[in-house]
Amino acid sequence: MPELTIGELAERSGVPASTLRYYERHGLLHSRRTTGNQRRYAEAMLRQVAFIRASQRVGIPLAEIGEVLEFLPDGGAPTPQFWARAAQCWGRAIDERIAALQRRREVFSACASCGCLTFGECALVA
Amino acid sequence: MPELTIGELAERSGVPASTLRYYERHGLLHSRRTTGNQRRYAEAMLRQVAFIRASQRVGIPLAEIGEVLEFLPDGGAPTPQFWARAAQCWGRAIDERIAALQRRREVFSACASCGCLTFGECALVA
DNA sequence: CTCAGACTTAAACCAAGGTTCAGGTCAAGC
DNA sequence: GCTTGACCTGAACCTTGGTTTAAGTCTGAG
Repeated sequence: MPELTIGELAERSGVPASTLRYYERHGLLHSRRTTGNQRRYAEAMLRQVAFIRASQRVGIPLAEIGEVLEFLPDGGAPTPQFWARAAQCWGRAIDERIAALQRRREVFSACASCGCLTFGECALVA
Repeated sequence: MPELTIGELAERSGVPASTLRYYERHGLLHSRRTTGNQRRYAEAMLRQVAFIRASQRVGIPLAEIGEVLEFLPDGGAPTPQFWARAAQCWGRAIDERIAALQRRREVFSACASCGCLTFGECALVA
């Protein structure tokens, strides 16, 4: 199994190398180092980067993604079971955001027709 | 009609004075200056601050609020007509965000059951 | 007139999620 | 062995929506 340099991982994942280094600084990725201090990745890391990007896509902050990644067996790719459990979490997170937005929409509709904009009375400005 | 100092406007609106200055720097508010260079506001400004906060509440970025405020007659409070038109805009903006989130939810549901997470194929990571 | 408290400014700092840069090192092809 | 491109680090910079701080000025009550 050939290892990937950071440039190769960047190209194959579409994620800039600067971003991969950023993720590593923040504990979302880990890498083996060569004797010359350069990063080397197993191909499985590609899946882990995919997991991070997919999670970001649905609006999960990096810190939270990092917490979930702590449950990954060291150096292993995300397993189907791992993905299934994470997907359940992320799904609930999206649903909550949709619900919050819809509640806000209702408040706004009521206030839009009232138009008072009075501090201390209007739900939109208080 | 008595004028308000920035501290009074801050207290009556619940918006910190530092934030009011910040809004002014970014063109969302204007003030008269005393001979000693202190800010003075007409009471009508309270309504304008309310408009800004209400707009922020529904997720409109300050830059966009500022653009809309350009249509206000100089120094005047937001009229009911002004609010009605702005409210229509903001309502559409919320609806779009809800719709975008729901589309994302659908993509996610499909991908969550697939779980491939493959770059270039999966809609969640590509 | 004096003095406390409110006001002024510019500049630095915060969160998140990065990008860019300078200066230096590594790896690989010839 | 040399050269070139890829890589390394830390630091600075970016956006948005502010807050905090320092140093100095104004206003109004007594």
